[in-house]
Amino acid sequence: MSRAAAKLGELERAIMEVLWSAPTPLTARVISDELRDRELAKTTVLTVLSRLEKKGRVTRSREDWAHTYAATASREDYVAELMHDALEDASDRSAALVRFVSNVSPDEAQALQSALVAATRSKRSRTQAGQ
Amino acid sequence: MSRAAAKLGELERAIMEVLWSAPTPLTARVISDELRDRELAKTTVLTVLSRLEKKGRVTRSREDWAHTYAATASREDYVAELMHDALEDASDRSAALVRFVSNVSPDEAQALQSALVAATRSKRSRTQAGQ
DNA sequence: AGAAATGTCTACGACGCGTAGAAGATAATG
DNA sequence: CATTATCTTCTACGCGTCGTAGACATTTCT
Repeated sequence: MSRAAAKLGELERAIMEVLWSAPTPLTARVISDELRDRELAKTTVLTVLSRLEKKGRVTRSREDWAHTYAATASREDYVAELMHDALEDASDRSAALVRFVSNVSPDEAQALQSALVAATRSKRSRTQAGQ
Repeated sequence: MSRAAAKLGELERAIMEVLWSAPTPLTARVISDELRDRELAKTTVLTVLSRLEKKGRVTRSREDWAHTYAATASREDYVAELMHDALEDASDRSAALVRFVSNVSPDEAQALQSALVAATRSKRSRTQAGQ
């Protein structure tokens, strides 16, 4: 069973944001530059990156000499994961979903609706493939 | 805007569970009894209850001499709140919702569907009331 | 009054996270 | 090759949160 998604701290989040908005893996150097307004020591970034790796949020790979880091999941996947984690805490999931839905904006409701239709369709085709 | 829901710790959660499953406000005494397997000191429960009150998760009211505690929101409301908090972190909410929906179980998808319909209907009637 | 129950205050230890220095490993450069 | 600039790993401190509870005050019951 998927354990609770390790929550991220402020800096951890900031770093993930950088990774999420990058099309390709980044080096600590670049990430550090991207956060230059925080005036962080390079090692600070490295430390946080290791923690993120330990949490399974980023993957490291050695390119030339320096490592490059990349998010293991998109920001949206991360958010969806958090939402699921939250939902799992409900005794009555349906009720929780009702509460949740009753507070989404119209656009979001629309998005949900489409997503539902799409998901249902793909799930059905996956399940009844060939029939 | 609703600030990030103060996350609850393990014991805090356990206590909230007790409160959530009680139809009426409880005294620390009763809560403590309910958690007797943990062998907690009475003061421990009291301390956590104060913290929960500070976080706005429970309300206290003096009945006789002892206080009675009650959850300020249902478990489902709490879960829905967490879900919204998570969703707010998404840059692309619709995309996040799509990811979320693509992982819910069929029953949940069903619940979501009904919830959506209901929410849409009530919102419409609220918006166009009298027209 | 004395005991039992309840509440407030204070605190300690563990853990997570922001933060970074010390020191080792490797590449670049004169 | 020796020096220097990078990059990495290890270790650690300070603070905030949480589980936990004792000390002490207050109130009630008998």
